[in-house]
Amino acid sequence: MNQKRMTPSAYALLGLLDHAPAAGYELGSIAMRTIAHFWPLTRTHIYSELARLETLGYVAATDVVQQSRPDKRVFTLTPAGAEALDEWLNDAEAPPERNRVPVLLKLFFGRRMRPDRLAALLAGYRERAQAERDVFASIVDDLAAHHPDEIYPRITALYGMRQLDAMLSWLHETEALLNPPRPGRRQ
Amino acid sequence: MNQKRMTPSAYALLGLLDHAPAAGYELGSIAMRTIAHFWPLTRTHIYSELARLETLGYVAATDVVQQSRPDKRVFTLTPAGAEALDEWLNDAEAPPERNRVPVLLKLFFGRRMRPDRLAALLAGYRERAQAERDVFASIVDDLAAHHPDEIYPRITALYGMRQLDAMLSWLHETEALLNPPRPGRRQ
DNA sequence: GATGACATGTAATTGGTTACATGATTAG
DNA sequence: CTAATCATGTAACCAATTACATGTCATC
Repeated sequence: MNQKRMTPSAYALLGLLDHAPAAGYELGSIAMRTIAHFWPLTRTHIYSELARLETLGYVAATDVVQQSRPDKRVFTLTPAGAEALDEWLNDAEAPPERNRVPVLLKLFFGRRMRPDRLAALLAGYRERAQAERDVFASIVDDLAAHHPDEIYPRITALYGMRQLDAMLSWLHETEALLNPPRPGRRQ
Repeated sequence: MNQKRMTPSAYALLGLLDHAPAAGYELGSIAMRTIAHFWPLTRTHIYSELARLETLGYVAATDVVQQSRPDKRVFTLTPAGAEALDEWLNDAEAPPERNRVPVLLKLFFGRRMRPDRLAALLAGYRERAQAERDVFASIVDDLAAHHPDEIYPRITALYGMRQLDAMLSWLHETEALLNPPRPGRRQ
């Protein structure tokens, strides 16, 4: 593994540590409830990434002894780490995104699917999307109500909500298109 | 590499070959202009995947000698391959999607960004999204006009268009939120 | 004494991209 | 003669996930 190469995941950790020092385990929980919906990080990934960031001098660890819980290593963003974070943030490069949407892959070959299975696929997907949409909506509401100053987290949650709204209306459009209104007397 | 394991990419190739036999190179071009926007495949990936599908007996190759072009190996979907494809298509499982949206990662830490750089990031992103949206729109129109029977490809293109529409309105919303209207006399 | 939250990590594997290597043929 | 398209592949690398391993402490 290249020691120098900085991935978006590495910057994500620097960004989270900029908010407050934290141990690997804590970062896992934080990442889960803040950035996971647009940048998932697993715990093991976080641990190995932190080790790399430490050798780069971007974070520094201090052992914290706890009496009521297992001891932990708390990481702090170093000045060098803060500089690297700023450089990345202020660089307006936008690497080409490659989105993978598994459900579209199946749908693309829908001609070959059994109609009932196709309908089930879309219905199941719609239900999930609706549930997720509601979660985003409640997060947005909660942030607006209780953390009105935290505008950026709210914006990213709003993104999720808007995307799912679009997804849902597309799903309705698609289902209507595939299940045409029952033919009347003229066909 | 596990010989048995079938990835969505492998099924994608089976699906494309179901439409018509093709060589690896051709599949690359076809994939590029059909499924790339929701399931990108590189040429090298296609070649190695085809080799695996061949050992599985899901595709069969025949050498085709060409006089005006380099010879090629044309792959055909076998009955076993068609069966595997059907099984996958008619299985309504929906694996959890993990979306990675790099621009949101930066935006999440927007508090730390220079306002002008943040504005530039969003403006650049908006321009790209608009251009992509227009491409999808023209594809949808073209398919509706010239291939009205190819409903599934049109639906997937429509998905791209709707998602980008949502993205664009979210971007406008976000830009308005971050660049509040110039204060009047009361502030 | 079982379960679950807290805590850290290693090793193997996966699914895929990038870089490299080679060569035929056609169009400008 | 040069560039572009057609054609096939190997090797190296990469980011990340999954499976595995170990252990503390608090609560039920």
